[in-house]
Formats: sequence, structure tokens, C-alpha cells
Amino acid sequence: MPEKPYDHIQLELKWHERWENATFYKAEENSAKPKFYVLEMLPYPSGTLHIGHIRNYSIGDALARYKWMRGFNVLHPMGWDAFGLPAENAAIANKVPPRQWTVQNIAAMKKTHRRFAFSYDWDREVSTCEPEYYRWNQWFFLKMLERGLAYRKRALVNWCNKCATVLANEQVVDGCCWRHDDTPVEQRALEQWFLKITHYADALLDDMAQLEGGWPERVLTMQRNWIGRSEGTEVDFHLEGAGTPIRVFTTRVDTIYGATCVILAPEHPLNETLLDPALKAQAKAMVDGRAGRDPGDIDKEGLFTGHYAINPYSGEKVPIWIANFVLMGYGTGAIMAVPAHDERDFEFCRKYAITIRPVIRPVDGALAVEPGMTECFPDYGVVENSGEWSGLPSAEARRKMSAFAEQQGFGKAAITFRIKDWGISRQRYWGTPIPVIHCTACGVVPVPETQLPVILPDRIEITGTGRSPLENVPEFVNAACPQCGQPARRETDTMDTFMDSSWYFYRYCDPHNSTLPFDPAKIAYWFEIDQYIGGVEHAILHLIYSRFFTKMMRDIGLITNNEPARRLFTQGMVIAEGVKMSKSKGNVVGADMLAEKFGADTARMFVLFAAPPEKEVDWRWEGAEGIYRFLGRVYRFVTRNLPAQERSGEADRNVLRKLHQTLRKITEDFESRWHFNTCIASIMELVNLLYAEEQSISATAMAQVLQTLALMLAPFAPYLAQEIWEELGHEGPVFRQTWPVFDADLAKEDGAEIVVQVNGKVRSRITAPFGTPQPELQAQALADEKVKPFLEGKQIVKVILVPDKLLNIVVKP
RNA sequence: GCGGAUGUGGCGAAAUUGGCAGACGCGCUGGAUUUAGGUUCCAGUUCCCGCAAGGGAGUGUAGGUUCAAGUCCUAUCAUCCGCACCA
Repeated sequence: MPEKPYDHIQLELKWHERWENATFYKAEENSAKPKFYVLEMLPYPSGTLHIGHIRNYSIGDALARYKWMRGFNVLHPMGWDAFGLPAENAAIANKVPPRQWTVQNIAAMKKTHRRFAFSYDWDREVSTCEPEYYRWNQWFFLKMLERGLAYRKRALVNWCNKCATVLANEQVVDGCCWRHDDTPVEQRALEQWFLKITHYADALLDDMAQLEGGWPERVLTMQRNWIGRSEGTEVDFHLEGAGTPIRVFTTRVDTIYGATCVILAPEHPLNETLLDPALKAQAKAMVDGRAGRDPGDIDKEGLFTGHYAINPYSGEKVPIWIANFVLMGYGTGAIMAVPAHDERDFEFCRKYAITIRPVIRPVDGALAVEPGMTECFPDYGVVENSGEWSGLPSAEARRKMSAFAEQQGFGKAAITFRIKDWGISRQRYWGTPIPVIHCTACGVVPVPETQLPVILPDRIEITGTGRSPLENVPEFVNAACPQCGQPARRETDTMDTFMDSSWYFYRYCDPHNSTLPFDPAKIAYWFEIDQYIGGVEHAILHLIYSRFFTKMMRDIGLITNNEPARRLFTQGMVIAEGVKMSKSKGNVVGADMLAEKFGADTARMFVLFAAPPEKEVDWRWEGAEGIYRFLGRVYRFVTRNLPAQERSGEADRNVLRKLHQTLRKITEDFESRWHFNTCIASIMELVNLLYAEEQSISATAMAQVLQTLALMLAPFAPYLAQEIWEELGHEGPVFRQTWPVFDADLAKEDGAEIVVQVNGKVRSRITAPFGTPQPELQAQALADEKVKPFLEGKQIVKVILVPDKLLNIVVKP
């Protein structure tokens, strides 16, 4: 048959229509097959998919299709992280209600999704802004409230005056609001709802052992740092005279005899009673002065309070200072300064001429001498000049001195975490309403479960100024107290949208359940997620919240797994012609643009081909043309060889060998490292060989090759693979066929090609049967015309053989 | 400042365990097809010398280990990422 031109538009359109109502991406409910849950991070419905999304989904899609072909019952769902501030901003800018804006965007993006034919089970689609979904956010909130895992407290939050709202930490850029880069963010004390993630701090840290190997080390390290567990001692320094003692946290209680002052954070509550008005003002200025600034370029500043405290070990009287480098948010908000053994304390005490007293000497050295010290000695060593503790090694002193503090009642061993409880209150409209009611008589009353969901009202005016938009909706705000029935006020804050994404992947398992967030039996079947794929930018926030939710759900008794995902893969970014893509640069490569220019197959295959998936990809249009050419080459070759013609068959062995080598490579890569770039390259090599040998391939071999080629392409280029599958006379979806098995014997070379080196330099190559022993190879090599000149007049020192690979003759003059 | 990753042709990259550096693709050059352009097909393409055969050099830089180093070790530079007064 004459070859057909590769008309990707017609070809993709044809299958697009035929697949419109296809059911073959549905996960089976009761299956005898082993299950495989592959998940890509759900997108925010901004309105368009870009090349970065396409990369993420192409990786997941290739894996899902491969797993199907390997006989797994695959769950491959998709949804929308549909709440969030951009919808509100759009509402202000374009006067479009957030819901309408969001729903339109989802429709547009779903269309693009379908165009790319990603293999999702759309029946399980989840959109987090729908009451059927967010009611379970509220349900989880109530469960946490019952267990004391959700609580309300006054806390400092980031506040932007121009937005008149709280900002999340990640919306503070260089100390200013992300929307107003001329407006410094203020710290304001507000009543906020918190989730007690710190309750699970140890579990989150310890269970990382289960993730080792399955999650990127980088992500685990980032989480470990974020949780920031540190073991130390809390010690009370009593005030000289009366007053609440100052509790400090230190990891180096062994250095406490070297403590020459106590330093409080400028916002430490004790300052209220300790400071006179003038000093209070200075302390306040200190707090404001460091707000949002890069800690690296803030100079250490402090002031003496005029008060003294007593070191409980030595009985020594030390001055109490306030300094800007002591953080209220960590430990107890107060430290003992040991300038001789801590870099920051050293810098501070030098500046203010506070005594520096060495008390730790290096194990094999002498105690430093002051005055004259130019740097501190922060390492462990041997304790000196410390009363009864002198002579002990640091580690032992830490233990014994902690125990002593506890015995004497002025302190204890303590563990401090860097991670803080998760503040989830947002003074915004487009989010999940927090299901509580404020009653003047009963206080804060949870909305009863039976009254869920608390529906977010649609009729609302968003101006972008003033208070939370919900406060202006009387029919929302005014409610009866569930306890006493008297008129009360509904909470108008909504939840952080990270709530939504913390458990959506559970909902996929049972998306239409109206009595529970999901049926535990279904979770027991599908979980853990076998492969989660997404960007590394979520390493901390989303991925730590998700792990927290999983532990909370386990403790409620809903699930039995400890962790949400067994394996996590973080794909690299996509940049455009060397620079980061961004709306402001106008260089965002949109998915629809791609589909129009080259078709979905080319676009998704190119992002896989351009680099291994964990690396950054540089999008270049010319590069994509190469893939387009390749797909055309495949299609033309297949169509002109149908039906296969009887030819000599001289090349059969060669071609079949290459075929099985290719198959082996792709199979092994899917099972291990996912270097799809080299997988695609090896298919190209195969096709290049087919072009070269076209006239010498028998009909039998040709049929075999074409069929396997279609199957191998199925995970990467589903449209083309399907079209070929049909041209070959088959029915049904190609990606539901069985993945072909490679034949190790067919893949084997006929014999070994052995590189002959002289002093490590390649001089010749010889062929020999596999396993030829050294003496024979050596004889052959020594007789080789290309090798001889390099041996002349030289003495052979030794000969090294790497069996079936290489022979190195070492000579000297 | 601390921690991590990366550095290979004009470009994206490959080399999975110390054993042929540059697979595959882009771009470029030449040829065939075509009225021409495009498409398609074929060949060439790390650098230097050479008509060629061939030779020499070469994986950020400088050393080292080894018969053999892109790969291991030491130092150093650059880029990117993360953390950053965490007591």
C-alpha cells in the first residue's frame, strides 16, 4: 500500500471523537487484578493548562498506560483545587462572580485535558469548591475540634493594609504584600483557628523512615529541616528580686557556667513588667525594624533592661538584655548567651562589651584565653571552670546537668520543634466556611454535623476593600446558636485552601459518598498511593499537610495507612528558551497552542524526550519539530508496509534483535528510573534501522515489528499508537493490550566486539564469540595490523581483560 | 553563612556497575527529489593537523588514585535550588 501522510489533525480528531464516551479509563471496583494508584497533583483552575502541566500529566499518563498494559487495575484520577484568592481577584477586576469564573475555567481546562487524551477516570473528578466536597473539610474540622486538634488563639499574623486582609506566609514577598510590593506587611494579633500539626511532629519525623527510598531525599531533608526537632534543656533564671522567672531553652546546658547574660526577644511578654515606657518603645521599634527583612542583613542590636537574673547552677548574677536576634517564635523566646561557645552570642557580646568566659576546652587542647579571643569555640569538648561538672565531656554533662535541673525543680530536658501549628483562618470569601457559631451566651459553638455543609453564599459583592466579604451577608452571618437557640453570629473566616488539597486523593476513591468523606473499605483497597507525581515546590506545605491529615484520619479510625504515598516523584520545571516562564514575560507556552501546532502526541512526547523527567526542560519549538518528524516517519513506514510484502528476510535477525533490545530498555526503564528521553531515543534508533533495512525484512518479521512498535508507542503517543493499531487490523484500545515481553535470546548480539587498547588508548576492535578466553584474544590482538605499530620495540608489562568487552595491553619502552 | 544538586559539541542531551566519550534529537553543510520554496530521503557534522589514510587533544579548573576516570578522592570556580540569627 502507498504510504499515507501523517495528518495529525485528522488522526487525533478521529480518535478524540471515538473516545468521547470511552469507558476504558475507569478503575474497576472489584477486581482480581493487583491495584495501582497513580496520581498527579491537581491543578489550580487558572483557566489554561501550560506546558508544565503537560509535562506532569504526560509522565503520569505514560506510567498509567504502562501499568494497565502490565495487567494492573489502575486508578488515575484528576480534579480541581478550585478555591483560592485568584478567583476573588478576578471578581474584583472583571466583575465576574468567583464561582462562575472558576467553573468556566474548569470547563476550558477540561477541554484541553481531553484534547491531550490523558487517561483519567473522569467519573471520579473532584472539584474542591463544591459543597459535596468542602462539607467534608468542615466535617474533618469538627472532628479535630472534638479531639483538641483544632483550637482558637490570638496570634500574630501577616497583615496587608491595602488588601485589608491576612496574608499567608507564602504571600509575603521580601517583607511586602505580593500584590503591593510597596506595602510592608504588618504583624497583627488576631483570633485565629489553628490545627495542631505539632501534635504529630514526632510522628511526621519518625515515619519518614517509611518513605526513605520512595521519596526524593531532597524532599525528606526539606521536611526534616522544616520540622526542626532539637533536643536540649529548659532552665529557669530567677529574677534578682521578685517576678516570674525567665525560662530559656538551650541545646548546650553544658556551657551554662559561661552564660554571661540572659536575652529576651523584644516581644517577650515579660517585657511588659520588666521595662519602663521608654525601653518598651525601643523594644517595639526593634520588632518593627526586623519585620519581613532578610535576617542575613540585620545587624545584631540589643539593650540592657536594667535588671539581673540568677544562674541556677552557679548562683551568678547576670544582666538581662533584649535583642533583635532572639526570636519569640522559637523555644521559649529567651536565651542564655554563652559568647565563648556560640557564634551569635559572641558577635553580640563583643559589640556590647559583655563578659566572655570560656568553659569548654577542645578534647585535645587548652581552654581559650580571654581577653584575646577572636572567635568562639562552638564544638563539643570538655567542661571546665564549672564547679562539680568540670572535667566531664560535653555530651555527658548535657545529660547529667539536665537531670539535675529536673531534680532541683528549676528546669528539665526538653525537645523543641521549629514547626508551628497550622493557622487556617483566612479573612476571605472564596474558601470553605469554618463551621462554628459565636454566641454571646455559649461562646464558640461548633455547627452540628447534621447541619453540614455550611454553604458558602453565592450572592455576594466583592470589592477588595474593607472586612471579610462574608461579614456583609446578613443571611449568612446571622444564625441561631445550636446550643441555646438565641441569635448568634456565624464565623466569617474561611479555611486555608491547603485544607482542600490535604485529602483530595482519598475522595477520588469514593467521590460520590454522601454519608462519609469516603468508605474506609475503599481506602483500604486503594491506599497507599503507589506513585504521586508533582512539582518540588510543594515539598513542604502540601506534602507535609497531607501527611498530617493522613495521621489524623488514621487516629479518627477512618483509615489504617500511616502515610498517603509510598512513592513520590518530583519532576523538573519547564522553562522557555532559557528563561523561566511567567505571565509577565508573556512567554508561557500554552497547551492549546501546542496541540494546534503539532498535535497532542508530539507535545507530550517532546516534553518527555527533551530531558529526563526529574530535570529542568528547556522548551524550544524547533526541538518539537524533531518529534513531529519522527512520528510522521513512523506513520509513513507503517502504512506503506501494510500489508507486509514478502522480501528477502536478510535483515530479520538484525531487526528483531534491535526490536527486542528496544523493548527490554523501555520495560526496564518503566520499572526503575523513568528515563523516557532515552526510551524514545531507542525507539528512534529502531525506526532508523527499519528505514535502512526496509527492503530486506520478511513479511513475518515486518508484521511482528509493526505490532510491537504500536504497543511500545502506546504510553507515549496514544493517538498514533491507536491509529497504527487499527491500520494493523486490530480492534479495541491499544493501551489495554498486554505489554509485549522481550526475548532475551533474540536481544542478544551474535558475538562480542572487543576493544583493543594499548596503554589505555583504543587502537582496534576485534570480534570473537562470547566467552573467548584471554590467550586467544591476546594472540588475535597482537597479530592485529592496527595494533602492531604501537607494540614495536616495546615490552609488554601486562594484559588486562574485561570479558567480552575490552583488552588493554600495557607496554613500556 | 549552612546544606544539597549540577557543570560534557553551536544547542537539548546520552554514557544505568571505573572499561569505546558525544547515542538520539535540534541546528548546520552537502547531495537526491522538486520549476522554486517547503516537505521527504541519503550522507556528513567535538576540536586541532591532514587531500586522505591517520594522528593528537578533549567531559568547568588544578592535582591525585588506577592498566583504565565524565564516573572515585582532594582542592577550587561557576550556576541553580533549599534553609537561614532555630539558641
